Amino acid sequence: MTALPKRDRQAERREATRREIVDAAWQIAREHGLGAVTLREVAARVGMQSPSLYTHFESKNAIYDTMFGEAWADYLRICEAFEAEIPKAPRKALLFMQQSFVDFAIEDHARFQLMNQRMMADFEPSAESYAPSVAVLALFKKRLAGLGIHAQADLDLCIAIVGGLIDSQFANDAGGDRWITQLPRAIDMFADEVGLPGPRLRRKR
Amino acid sequence: MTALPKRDRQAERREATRREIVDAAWQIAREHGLGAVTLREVAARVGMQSPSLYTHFESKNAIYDTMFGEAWADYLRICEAFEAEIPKAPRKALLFMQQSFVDFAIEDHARFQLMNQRMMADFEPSAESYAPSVAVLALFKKRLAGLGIHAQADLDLCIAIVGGLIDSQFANDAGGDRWITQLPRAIDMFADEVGLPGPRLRRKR
DNA sequence: GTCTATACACCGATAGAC
DNA sequence: GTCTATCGGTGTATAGAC
Repeated sequence: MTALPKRDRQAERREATRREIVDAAWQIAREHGLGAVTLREVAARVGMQSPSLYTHFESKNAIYDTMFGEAWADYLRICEAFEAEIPKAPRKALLFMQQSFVDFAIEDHARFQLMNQRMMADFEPSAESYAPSVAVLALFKKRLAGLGIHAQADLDLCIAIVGGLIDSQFANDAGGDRWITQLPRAIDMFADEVGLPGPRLRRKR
Repeated sequence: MTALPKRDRQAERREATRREIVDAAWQIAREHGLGAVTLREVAARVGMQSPSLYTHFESKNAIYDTMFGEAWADYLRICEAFEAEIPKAPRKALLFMQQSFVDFAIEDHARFQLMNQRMMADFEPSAESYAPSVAVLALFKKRLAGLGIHAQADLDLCIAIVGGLIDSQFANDAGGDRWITQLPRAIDMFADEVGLPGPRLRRKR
């Protein structure tokens, strides 16, 4: 006879309400931008008055904090899932990994803004919400090491390049692909710089 | 007998007041960040009540707009000024130009945020204030063409790389130099990619 | 024309009744 | 746990004094 796990109906209900609130915030952010997320609008969508939200979150930034953690946790899950699909060829492997981040970023502008801070001047993620983003970085570092790239400077450069492409894409050609289509070329360029072996992904001009 | 230029004392006074207001806004932005610029704080620094600012600017965004235009105009002036100082060697020339932008960006975070938008979700520069940034881009494009770089994609990539370095620097190591010290290397990497002749600026590991 | 005074609508956040 | 009422903050608008 196994003991049934004790269900705490009240805690479940509480958690469900938190989910509703965060989902409403995501919805607003996706529809009207991160800045359009107001406590009054979130409350209206879940059928509350805005002060009632403080029963579930201690502040507006606490909602952002949860969203920040979720976004990175979602991407971490993606990274862990495609382990088996990573191509064997080093350059193809690197492109595969970075393309997955670009795709994730382009899919939801508000989410990317939140993940990379920039906006919301006073928001700082908590240690707990920061953890999955650290895990993503650690996993990326490990996989790059597997390709023979060990230097921190190389990692920094690689991340800066991809971030620059995504930022430029959103800033100058939102909805288009003028910058992100250059990702394979950028990967080649970086791979040449750090001495990653294998044929180029694209011909050189 | 030459005709004296007609002085419009009232217009001069008006322009001086606008200067005071914009300078106060720059000061606040530099001291406490772009988000700390409020009409009440600006007004207090120039000895006014906040609604009085509407005599000189039609909105808060109009103040941002002026600042945006000034920032790019300042950098344009710098670009035009160093024409003679640009090294002859192609890679050194490219580094010199991009280093000047990095230095300008790092010098004032709030100014860089304004120049590259990012923050202030609802702010869109006017055509007039946008002009100097277009001029900077045109000048850069012309000078890159002088180095034999003509493709728009090459220009896009170059700008994205430098922007990525600056963004990463501010986001992950504000006040440090972990990313921006990689600029010469990034320039080499880009130069190799686009086939820019000449010896590398840095040895390849 | 320039500035003050007052007010409005919105924001995040708090206090306290139920 | 949710409500109402309210606070201090914001950008913005307008009436009216000088």
